[in-house]
Amino acid sequence: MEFHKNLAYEASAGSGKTFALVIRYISLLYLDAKPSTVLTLTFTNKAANEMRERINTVLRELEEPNRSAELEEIYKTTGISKDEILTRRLKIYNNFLKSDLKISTIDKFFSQILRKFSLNLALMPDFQIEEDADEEKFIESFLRKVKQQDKYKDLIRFAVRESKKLGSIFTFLDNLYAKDGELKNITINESSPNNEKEILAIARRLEELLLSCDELSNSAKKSIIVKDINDLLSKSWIIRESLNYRVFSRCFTPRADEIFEELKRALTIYFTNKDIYLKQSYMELYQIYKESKRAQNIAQNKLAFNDVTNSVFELLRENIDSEFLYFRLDAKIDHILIDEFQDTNVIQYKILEPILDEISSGMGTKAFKTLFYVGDIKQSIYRFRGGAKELFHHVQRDYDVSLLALTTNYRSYANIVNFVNDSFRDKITGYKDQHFMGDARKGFVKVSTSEALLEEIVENTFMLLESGIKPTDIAILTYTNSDAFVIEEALLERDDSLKITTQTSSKLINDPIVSAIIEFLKYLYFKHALYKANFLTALGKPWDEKLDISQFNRHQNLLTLVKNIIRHFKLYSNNKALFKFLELISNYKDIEAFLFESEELSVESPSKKEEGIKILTIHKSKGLEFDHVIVSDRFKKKGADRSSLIFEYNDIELQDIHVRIKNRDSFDKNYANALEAEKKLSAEDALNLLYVAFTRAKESLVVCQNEKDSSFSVLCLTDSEIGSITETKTEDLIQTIPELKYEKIRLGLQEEKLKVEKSEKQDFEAMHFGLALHYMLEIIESFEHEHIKNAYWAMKNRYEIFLEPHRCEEIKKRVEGLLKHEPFLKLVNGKVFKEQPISFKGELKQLDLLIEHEDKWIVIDYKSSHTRKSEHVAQVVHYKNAITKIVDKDVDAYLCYVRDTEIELFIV
DNA sequence: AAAGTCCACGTTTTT
DNA sequence: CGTGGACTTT
Repeated sequence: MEFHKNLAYEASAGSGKTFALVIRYISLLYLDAKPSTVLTLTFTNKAANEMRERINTVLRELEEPNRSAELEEIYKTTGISKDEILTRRLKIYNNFLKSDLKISTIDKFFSQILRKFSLNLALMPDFQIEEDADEEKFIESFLRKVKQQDKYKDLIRFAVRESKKLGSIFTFLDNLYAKDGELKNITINESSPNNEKEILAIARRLEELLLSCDELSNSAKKSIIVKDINDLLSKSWIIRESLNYRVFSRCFTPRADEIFEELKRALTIYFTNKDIYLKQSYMELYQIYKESKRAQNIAQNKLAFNDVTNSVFELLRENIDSEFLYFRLDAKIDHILIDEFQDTNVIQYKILEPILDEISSGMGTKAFKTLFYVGDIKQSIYRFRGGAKELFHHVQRDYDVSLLALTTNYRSYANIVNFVNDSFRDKITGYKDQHFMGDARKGFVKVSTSEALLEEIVENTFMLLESGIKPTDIAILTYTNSDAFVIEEALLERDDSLKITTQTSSKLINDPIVSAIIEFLKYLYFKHALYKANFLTALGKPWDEKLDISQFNRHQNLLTLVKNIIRHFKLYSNNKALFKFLELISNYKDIEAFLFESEELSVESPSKKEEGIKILTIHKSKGLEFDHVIVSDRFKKKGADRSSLIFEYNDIELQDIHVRIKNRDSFDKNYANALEAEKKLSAEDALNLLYVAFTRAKESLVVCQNEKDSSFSVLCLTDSEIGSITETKTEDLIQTIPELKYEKIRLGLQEEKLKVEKSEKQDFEAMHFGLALHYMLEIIESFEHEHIKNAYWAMKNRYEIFLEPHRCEEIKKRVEGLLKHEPFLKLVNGKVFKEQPISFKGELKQLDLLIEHEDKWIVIDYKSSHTRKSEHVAQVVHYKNAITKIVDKDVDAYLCYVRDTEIELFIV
């Protein structure tokens, strides 16, 4: 069999998509690709972890009989004999293990790129990724900027005239921002002269004509009298083809329709003008919106996913040569594997385009470069987020990709596969029937229609439970998160001993052992005694116990390091969170990479996830499978589509943007077409969502639909039961994990404690004193006397276990002294950043105080010691140099000794 | 009985 | 903003 350099799989649900990816990846390794040159992009973190895990397992177990299927496929793909494959296995496996793997989600991949170039965007490299960071502050700064640019009145006039609230203006701008990189193609036409008066004049003529007829009915009279343009647009006759219908029938003349036609032509111009006017107004605001967004990102050192993608795109388009950009990723990318390609959005694709070009330009030459992607356009459900299923075939055409279809469903039993085929065959265009494996009688499908949806779901859940199915094997899929909550409540009401897991469960970081390890890593890296204390107390040890870290090398491979930590402190437990954590950190090279990109710590802890009935939204269920699935209809009817913008695409290129205005489709053909296309695509997404829901089930599928307004109504399902519920499987795949011992941590004897030298104890007190002082200065809202009280309480609350009360008082006094120190107050009179982490030349620094003034920046480092020390000066000089490089402006650096008797502030 | 008008209602999904 | 039920008009 020939090896396809460019290959795509159309992989229907359950058809072994991950299997195909794993085979492709390993085959590449056998064809001498270096692991670090194989970029593998997935949609979720979970999928990325699973990929890595599967590749690892297959490589490890390739010799074993249960991996014969994989061996066979690798042989078929590469043409390398099985003997040779097995001979080379160990070498390839070892090489894989020690390589810097590039298997991640597409968003994480982009954030890694951005971190390498963050200084180009005036961002610190350790920016956080956080959605909706402080909305209020953003609106505030937006309005401030609007005012600065003297556009405040315009904004208000615009809002009043269009009766738009600030919120809806923002929604509009947000929608534009989501497509920021695609807006370049869009030009806004010149508008024609305002024709409102003309329209009203025509309406008057129509009114006169009809009123002159004596037989006109009362309601007809009422509706033909027009007050103003908005009144006119609210008339129900305005969207008719002709006025020759019942209401006006007694008085209708062809002349009436002539005037009506004239009115419609004028309205077409009116709507076009309005569209242009709105877009122009918004575009002006949009520039300000983007400026404030950037300013906020920089100030808070936080970016949303959108910001990351847009910034990388901008980097690529405007600032940086793509070759250079990808060059900085440490290794060249020769191979690319993309999972769930139908959910990739256009901007993401355009960022990847240079890599694809590079790969395909190497075709036909000796260079070994390949492209591979899998996906299923039937499962594209992320259009609302910009996902463009059109990409699937677009890339196939552009890069001459061979397309293969995976059509056997290895997941679901026969009855379910048949049911899915029957349900979607005529509904999804180009649907191909899936084949099933195994016994044709197996599998259970039930469709149940009811007036009382909630009770129906509860009934069916208990029906499954009573036939011996374990709660863990049941999943209930819903449309919305709130639906999930309603079902959970109802199930618990029936039986409050039920175990149920909804998606918002505990996070990995909440696990005590995991969080202790993280504190230890922080201590190792930042050397801050606070982290040491946190670590010790997390283990139940006295916070001031001695901790020898000399044997830990922070430059070591992270996984090895953590394993050493676990061994040394005897942190063994049979806790699943710890295993999950180990799996997670294997993604990171070293401490630095981990601490700087630890968004993943919010990954849900698995311990809770594996218990009880799972209730989750269909969107969340994507890529998962469950033995028994109940799909729930909507509890509330779907709201109208209120998105203010209609984006018109031609294949993957944004063609035009239309502003949604009620009834506009009756007067503007282009708009009507765009609206039509939009509705069609939404309907396809809704249908795909059902396909995703139905194909999650392995053994049984129960569909509970509303009698009225069912979301499933497109499928025309009728109540039925097919097959019978399969007995709970007896096979026990649960491997006996050797019980790991959890050894209680020795708390240390009194005598040992007393042995701690006195001087060391004093040092410790001094250190905490310094920390507490820094802390109080960090959290004080601003450098004004009135804020001292709150900062003092916060500091005391945190440090009183370490410090005597009089020492806390002393800190307060010192801070009071500082806030009376005029030279200091003068310096901080600017834009203040506190405790900014900054990475410079591979070192991490924490700046006490960074102030932006118009002409320069100022760095201030607080010290609490009595004497000046030369090492302090050296440190601050270092900060100064670092900041100068970053901000490219003059920087003054100061040392500020905050003592009880005096404040000493001097420039270095 | 059909057509027109008025009013209340709901307003995701997520890396 | 669009939908569907209730009420009104022809």
